[in-house]
Amino acid sequence: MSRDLAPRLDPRAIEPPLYREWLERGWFHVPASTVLEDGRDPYVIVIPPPNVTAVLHMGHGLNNTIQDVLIRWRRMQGRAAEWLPGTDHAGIATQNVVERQLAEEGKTRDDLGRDVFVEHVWEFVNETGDTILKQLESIGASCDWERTAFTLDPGLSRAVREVFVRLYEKGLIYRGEYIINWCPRCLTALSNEEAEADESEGRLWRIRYPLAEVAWGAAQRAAENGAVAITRLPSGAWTLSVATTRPETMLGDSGVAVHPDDDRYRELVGAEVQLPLTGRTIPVVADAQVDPTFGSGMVKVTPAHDPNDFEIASRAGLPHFNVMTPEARMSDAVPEAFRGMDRFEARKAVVAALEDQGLLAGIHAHTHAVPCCYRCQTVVEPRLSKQWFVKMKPLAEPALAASRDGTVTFTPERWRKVYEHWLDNIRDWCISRQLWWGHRIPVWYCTGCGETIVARDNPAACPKCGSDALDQDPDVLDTWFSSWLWPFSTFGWPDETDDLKAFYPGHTLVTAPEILFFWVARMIMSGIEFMGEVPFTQVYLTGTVRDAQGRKMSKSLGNGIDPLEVVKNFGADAMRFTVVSGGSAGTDIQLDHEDVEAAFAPGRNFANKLWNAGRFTLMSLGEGPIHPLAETRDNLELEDRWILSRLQGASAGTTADFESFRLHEAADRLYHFFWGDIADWYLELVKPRLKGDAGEASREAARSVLVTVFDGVSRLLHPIVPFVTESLWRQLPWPEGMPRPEALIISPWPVADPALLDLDAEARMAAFQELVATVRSLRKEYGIGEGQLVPLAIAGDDGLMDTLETQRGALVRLARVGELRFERAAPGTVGAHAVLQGGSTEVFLPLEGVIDVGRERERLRGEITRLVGQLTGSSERLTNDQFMSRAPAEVVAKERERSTNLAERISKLRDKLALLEGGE
RNA sequence: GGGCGCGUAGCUCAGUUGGUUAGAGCGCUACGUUGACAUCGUAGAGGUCAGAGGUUCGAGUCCUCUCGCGCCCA
Repeated sequence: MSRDLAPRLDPRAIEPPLYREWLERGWFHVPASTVLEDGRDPYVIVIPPPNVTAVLHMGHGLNNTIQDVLIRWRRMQGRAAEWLPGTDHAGIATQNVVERQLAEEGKTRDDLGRDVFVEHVWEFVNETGDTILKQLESIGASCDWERTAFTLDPGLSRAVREVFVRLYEKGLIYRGEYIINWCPRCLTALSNEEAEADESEGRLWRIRYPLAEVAWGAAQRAAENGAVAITRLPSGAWTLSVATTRPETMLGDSGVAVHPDDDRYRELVGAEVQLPLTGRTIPVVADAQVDPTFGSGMVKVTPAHDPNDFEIASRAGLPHFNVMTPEARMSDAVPEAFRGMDRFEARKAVVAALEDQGLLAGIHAHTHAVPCCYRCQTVVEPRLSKQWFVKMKPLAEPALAASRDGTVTFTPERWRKVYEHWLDNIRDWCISRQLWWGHRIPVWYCTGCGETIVARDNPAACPKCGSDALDQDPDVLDTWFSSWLWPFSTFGWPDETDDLKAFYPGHTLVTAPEILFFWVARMIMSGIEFMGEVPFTQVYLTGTVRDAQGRKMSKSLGNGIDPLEVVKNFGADAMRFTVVSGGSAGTDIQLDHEDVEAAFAPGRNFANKLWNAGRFTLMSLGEGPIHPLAETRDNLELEDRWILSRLQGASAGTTADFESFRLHEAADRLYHFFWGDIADWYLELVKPRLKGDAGEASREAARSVLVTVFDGVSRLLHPIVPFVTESLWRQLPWPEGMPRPEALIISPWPVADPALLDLDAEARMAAFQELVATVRSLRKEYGIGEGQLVPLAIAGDDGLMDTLETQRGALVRLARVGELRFERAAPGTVGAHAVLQGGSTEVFLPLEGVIDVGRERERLRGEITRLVGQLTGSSERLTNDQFMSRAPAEVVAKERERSTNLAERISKLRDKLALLEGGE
């Protein structure tokens, strides 16, 4: 069987069948009874639901790999590891996609009407909605697919209604007319979070507004007092000036505001101003919100098109002029010349008209943040509009407390501050959307008596007047208003289901920082509000996947990497290992989209190395029965005890890494344990024994240990590279009489066994490894090819000499040593010298004729100089009273030992140098 | 404007609570195909830890400032 293994890993051959088997065996699924009846400790992750229209990108690749590593690890630990998958309905995005399809047929959603259009969207979703979930399977995601959820599922929709009604009844949901962010392309309101600020180079126009003649006297006095914003036109009229980045909105101005304490303008408060182009007269008002130090200290007030101005106008009683249509064209509220113009067109026209009238005071370049629709990037228009809102302060307070008291932790920790800052400055949440795709707002208006009905079930008649003429609010809810319930709505809430009892609260949430406010913070709020406790206690924020130039991968830049291509070419394991080892928690990962092969080489090479070492292991173990480790304990060699001890360290270390979300360190640790300890050393050391060269007992011991170690490292690596490990592990022969887990995916997570820790073996092995490395290094130094055996003379440390009694053969093979003598270099012999780190062991390659004596002397002098430098530093420390009295005793002791070592090595090297100089 | 980060080898990144000689992968150089693996092996070169000051017996790590870069919120 094992002899049939290909010399190269072929992921395409092994991955899909294994995934299918794991799935069919039900190993991803966790029934509630596992927790409620069997008493297993749950571990729950809910997936950040991707958009139902989405296709997998590297961000998903990273994020879901991390979730899968955690879930697989916890599953192996015996936890009831539930990873709940699903998608959200993505109101705007999905509606946009279907509208684009309709547009290709020359139709609009209005042509179809609401019901038909929504049916269309459902058809689209039913056809393509599981695309991304299927794609997750190919990267190995071990989600509990039996619980796959969708935010528009009946159960989740019921949860949305329940929440809406409860919050309304509690007074936390209200309807009102306020300035909201409006996307003139999507024709819907957006929340503050959905309006993304884009830095852009704009302009700042200064515009003059002529003052009414009665105020000229006051204006003149103000100008004389240094009010630079007050100037006089050639016509003699006095003007004030205001600055704006959006001149077209001046058509909707209903006032000019100054700070009440601004002495420059005090006298002008109450004065009338002629609003240019409109024939309207507007007042100067005082409002503390105005920053007197910014610009001229005078601002135009456009209440229907700016949130700050809206507030000023409310306080000052100024009227609102809504000068734009929903499409952001100038409305009938503006002079005829501008009506119907697009807002940017109108901007030019207004500026030109003002310039004609000599009212343009100046134009400056101005970089500022322009809010754009997060779905279509259209510039958002602040718009006065009647919408539904959630009052957030009461929900935010306990969510803030949960972070402050440590109930919820963030990895990396710095995100805690970001989270808290947002909650500290929370603003109400606009939840109504002027869309057709989503949860319809459960509010009805009675056309008979005007009553507003908010209900869980569709009402048949008005409870107040009995009329059945009821109109449901046409709007739908923000998609996030359903996804913020995800950790409990997916388990059946508002019913008290077994699932809910078993899997709420969850444990870890893994997601991108971009949706910390959108989703994470709101889930914490809703969890506390509706379930009485936080939905998870650990929030892990991933880094961003970037290209080789550090740019975020995006469709528009075309710099993305398709994870499916990576899986196809290099395997899911390669992709997973690459992203997990690519950076520590939360750091961005750079992957070159122009050289995908190089980008994923680390994972690909590692997976292949695993495959090959596994292949060798399986071939070398052969067919005979394997003895349990306990039965071979008496025949263990140094390398056996060493690798078993290293395995304990790797187990303890990896567990600690995972517990603290240091997945990168776990990957790094296991990479070195596998490639360094197992492949480079252990396998090399046991090769002859496996062939039977050292007798049957030694062979059996080696086989037992090899099976034990390969089993152990397979388990440790399984969460990160599940396919190659499971595939090899399946073929691993098993010690007789020992129970074998059904599959690696459900085998118990290794726990370090202190009885197998062997520090003596580790120390001996380290010394032996240093010896081999030293001989190899000297050989290379003098260009002695591997085809040539070198004689070696060695003397010194008893422990190492002892080790060499048993490792002599290994030394000969690994360092290509021919004749081995236990003696010091004889005076007059020419060769290469070294002293090992312990200080007492001298290594000598007697190579008369091969060694250039001059070069060897130089090399030794260099080595001595280097060590003397270190010794000097060490001595300085040891003669420093402050160090000796203040440093901890063990640090001082260590320093002493080091100093002694250095001195010994230097002394020995000087002796060697003397030998060479004597031989001249 | 407010806040949060980052700057360590040519590149991408590690470096828990300050403790000796700062690590890895990739890349580079040299040699190598002896039966697991050239997606490999062996050896090697390469860093004044952005800069300045401070705290400390001791600083890549803690504090302050400067410079450069990024992100979030207004």
